[in-house]
Amino acid sequence: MPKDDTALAALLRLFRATAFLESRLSPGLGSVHGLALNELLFLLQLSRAPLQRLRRVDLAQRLHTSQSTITRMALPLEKIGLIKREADPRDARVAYVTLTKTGRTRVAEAEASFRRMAQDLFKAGVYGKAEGWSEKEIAQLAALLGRFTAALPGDITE
Amino acid sequence: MPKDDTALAALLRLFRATAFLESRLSPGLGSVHGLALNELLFLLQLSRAPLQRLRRVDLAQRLHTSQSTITRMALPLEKIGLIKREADPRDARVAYVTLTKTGRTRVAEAEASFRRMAQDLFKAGVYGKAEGWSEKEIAQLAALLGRFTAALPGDITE
DNA sequence: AAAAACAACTTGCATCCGGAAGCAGTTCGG
DNA sequence: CCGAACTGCTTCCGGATGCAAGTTGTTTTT
Repeated sequence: MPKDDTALAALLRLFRATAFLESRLSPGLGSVHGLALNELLFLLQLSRAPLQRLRRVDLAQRLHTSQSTITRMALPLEKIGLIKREADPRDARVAYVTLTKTGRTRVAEAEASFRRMAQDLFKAGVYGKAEGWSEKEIAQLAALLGRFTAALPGDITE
Repeated sequence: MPKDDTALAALLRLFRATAFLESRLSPGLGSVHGLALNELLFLLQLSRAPLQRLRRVDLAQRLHTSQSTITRMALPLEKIGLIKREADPRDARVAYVTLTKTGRTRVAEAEASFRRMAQDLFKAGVYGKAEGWSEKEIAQLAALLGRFTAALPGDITE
């Protein structure tokens, strides 16, 4: 690969790493708390929002997904009581998605599980070989990745 | 966010950056050469493979997807003549996916477009502000991301 | 060498997703 | 004010995907 293809290589590796990590983390995550990765990200956004609630359109923007996806994802989450629908007294169009008390508990548990999975991933490496990451390297990765979406709302790592 | 949550933050930002970049790059890519991002990654794997061909099961592993997805993705690509099906004389079960001459041309063009998009992305930044990346930073990001899948076959950036 | 285990691929089914269209409500321009 | 443009949300439709089951072919076991 030519010398000036660093940018292409970075993007290809980003997509590759994501595909790999999703296929690796999803099964374990879902089997523990019954939440898909997308659902956890959905709930995490709410847990970081003021009043633990967000308009559907804002949630869609933060997750880089469509509004119709938010509508559909919210249905089962509301059915099992993790979120609830709230109206805005000033604007009858908006339907807030609000984390319930049950939802707060559940998302805290799932987040703790996910945090352990993340730590294990960087610590032991993928195949148990000597692939451990230093704390500094992990922080570097997080910082570099953060630059892509630094100007957008919804960075829940702050 | 607690101090020892670097690993969690890195993963969350990885998924966030990917979602953002996919929604940003996909439209432009598809409109130029009629290939979705997934299809480009599909063809790129073939272009890097010896004899420009791969077993379907190996292709699935390299793309971190299922075999059935490979089967279905191959159909339209074969129909428009970018790939063809080849048999293995030693094992009648395998059906190689082979890049055609037309396919080689097309993937080279699409790769060039994608390379430019990647370079522009890092250069000008997402919003035209002073977000430019240095060559060193891009290389750092690529190196860090490469560690996740370093032990797996299919790193086409080498 | 026959049977069992295994491997590569395809197909059916259920799920998930984005875009367009439709609906209800709000804001803007005359 | 009142209609037009806009906004937030939902529904419909087509496409993409993973998993499990089925088919065909190969390897292993006894």
